[in-house]
Amino acid sequence: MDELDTALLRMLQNDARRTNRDMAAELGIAPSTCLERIRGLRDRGVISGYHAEVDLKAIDRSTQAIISIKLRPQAMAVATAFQDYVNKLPQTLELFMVSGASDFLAHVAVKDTQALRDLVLDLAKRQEIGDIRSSVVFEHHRRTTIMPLP
Amino acid sequence: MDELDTALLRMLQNDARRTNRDMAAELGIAPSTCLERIRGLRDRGVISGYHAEVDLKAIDRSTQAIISIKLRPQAMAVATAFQDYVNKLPQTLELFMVSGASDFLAHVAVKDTQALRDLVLDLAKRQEIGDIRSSVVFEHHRRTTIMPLP
DNA sequence: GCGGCCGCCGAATTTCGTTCGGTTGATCAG
DNA sequence: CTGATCAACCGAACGAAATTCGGCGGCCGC
Repeated sequence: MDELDTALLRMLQNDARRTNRDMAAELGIAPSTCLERIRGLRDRGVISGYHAEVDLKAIDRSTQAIISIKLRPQAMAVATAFQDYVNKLPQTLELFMVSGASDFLAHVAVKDTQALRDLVLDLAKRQEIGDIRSSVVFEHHRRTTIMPLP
Repeated sequence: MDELDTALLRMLQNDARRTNRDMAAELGIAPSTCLERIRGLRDRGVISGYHAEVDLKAIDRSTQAIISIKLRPQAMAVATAFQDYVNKLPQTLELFMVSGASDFLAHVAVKDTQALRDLVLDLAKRQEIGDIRSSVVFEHHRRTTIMPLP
């Protein structure tokens, strides 16, 4: 995990489709060496995949929310099943199982607030839910360049 | 935005480094056509970028948390500056500005709970903060395949 | 029915990914 | 100090892919 690795990590997080030759040239190394390094990163599991990022606004899903869910204490045993359910909802972007006042935080994206209302009302039907409250997301920033901490 | 586009969207979100020829073959179209379609998706802003995904555990950042922050009412005017500050912290993965009980939710990843404690204590020093509480993330699932809702 | 247009195709060209043998430089045992 | 060992890097060669572009066909408007 030297500086060459971290540089490649930064480049590939910035643009996963950048050519191997291009990156090698910027780093001043041979393309074959560059390829070996990237292979190493994948083999060691540092890079777990390459993904295209879609703009939610461009696919008519401009409204985001965080839905905080607390299960009924008696339903905590089926938390995994509930987790699967929420995770499979097409509206869900990501799902956190957390400690604290809530058990789950669901980050969702829908068309508009109307659709958000429908989703929350739909979720609230579930028997295992003890409390549910939603927060509209005004702004969302996701970091694409994640690095090892010093 | 026909079924060809959605299929390409799905493929590229699943593996952004898949070859054009490969995808064209699977869809039964010419590589040149496939390339045009992908160009269209980029030009229309549907695909906003390609990113490598790094495994947090592999870079010694196994501990995740959601830090809920409420600003003092008098400090809401400087919310943007505060947002910038949190967003630039190397520990931050994503930042939500939300409605509801909290003003911000910061999704962070650090080495261990010790480092989390340090981060929270450090954040709490900020004058604009009225309330701060953190939740440890037991599980986190992010969907890589985001599609238009029906 | 007819002209124009958009999208798709396929071959040709350029660029790229990938392999592999050889070389260098560091490390370590003797 | 010296020699051997190993890992990493290089560069050329080969196969494969990206990209371009001219042309074809279907579709819509008129």
